[in-house]
Amino acid sequence: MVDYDFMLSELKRILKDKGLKFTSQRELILKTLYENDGHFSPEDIYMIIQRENPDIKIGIATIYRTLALLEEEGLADSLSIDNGGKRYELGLKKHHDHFICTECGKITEFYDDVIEKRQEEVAKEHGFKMKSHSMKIVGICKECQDKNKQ
Amino acid sequence: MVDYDFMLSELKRILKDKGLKFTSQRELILKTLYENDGHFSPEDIYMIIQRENPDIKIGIATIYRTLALLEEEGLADSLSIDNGGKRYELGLKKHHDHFICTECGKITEFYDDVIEKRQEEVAKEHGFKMKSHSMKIVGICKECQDKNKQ
DNA sequence: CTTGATGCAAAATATTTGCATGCTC
DNA sequence: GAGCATGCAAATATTTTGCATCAAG
Repeated sequence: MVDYDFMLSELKRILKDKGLKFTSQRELILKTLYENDGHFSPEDIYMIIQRENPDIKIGIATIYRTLALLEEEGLADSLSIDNGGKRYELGLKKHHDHFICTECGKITEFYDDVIEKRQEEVAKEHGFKMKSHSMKIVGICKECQDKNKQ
Repeated sequence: MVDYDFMLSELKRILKDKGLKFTSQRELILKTLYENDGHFSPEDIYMIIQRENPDIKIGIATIYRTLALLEEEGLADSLSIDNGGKRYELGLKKHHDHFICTECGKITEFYDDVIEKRQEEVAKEHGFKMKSHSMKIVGICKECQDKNKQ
């Protein structure tokens, strides 16, 4: 797993390159994504930050603006969920796809080489210049299936 | 391609089964999806209906409610786009995935057997009970690439 | 000290809901 | 006639934007 110091220096480098400023809010949002494993809405992140840093003042608009910036620079990835809203996770991780459980809402990750390779081939076959791809498998996770059986 | 009469009778059957009513609005929305090939927002559908049926009065809420019903029953499928909003298309078509062009916004469909099979295997391997899956390949379509070269 | 960043509130979007009335069955 | 469906408007939910002020470089 990529370490935090690397991500932080990446953030600093990118900001410098673009003539933007390194702020405590931007650092905090990156750190929050780093320290919390999961797929969060901007609102989630807002609440985590408020809970863990009662002394710091941050606005929801900053969360939205920063997440968009992080995503654009690859430091965060987003996933659109059916019931409105995007979920964000740390970027620079190995590419992966998601299982989404319709019962508990849990999102888990998986990676499959066959699918990855085939996606590239399919894009090429159609003359489509792929920039990114995402796959979601929606259904019921193992835990919920077991729970249902009881 | 599935024919309209079949879809209409399916709609009638489903409504009857659930004790719901067959209304002109529900028929019109299904017909609109059938006759217009594409991936439409609820607002798009609302406008198409108003344009093509200036005499008929329909509310946007009915569009949302009906699309949700059609989707739940498999007569429509939806796709969440990055910039907010869902897009709907006719259901009961052969399953397929989507290319989304970031330049012109066009959504095109493709089907690949290797990917389909592998998705099922991957879900099984993870003990995940798959109900549906979707894949999006985001990038630049052939037409836009050609346009850029000129 | 210049310029971008932030917080706040208002605006813009997108979607859902309550309710009186209308239409199916 | 009973009960679901509809249109409308108001309510939510989500995201974006304008702007005065703050702070990084």
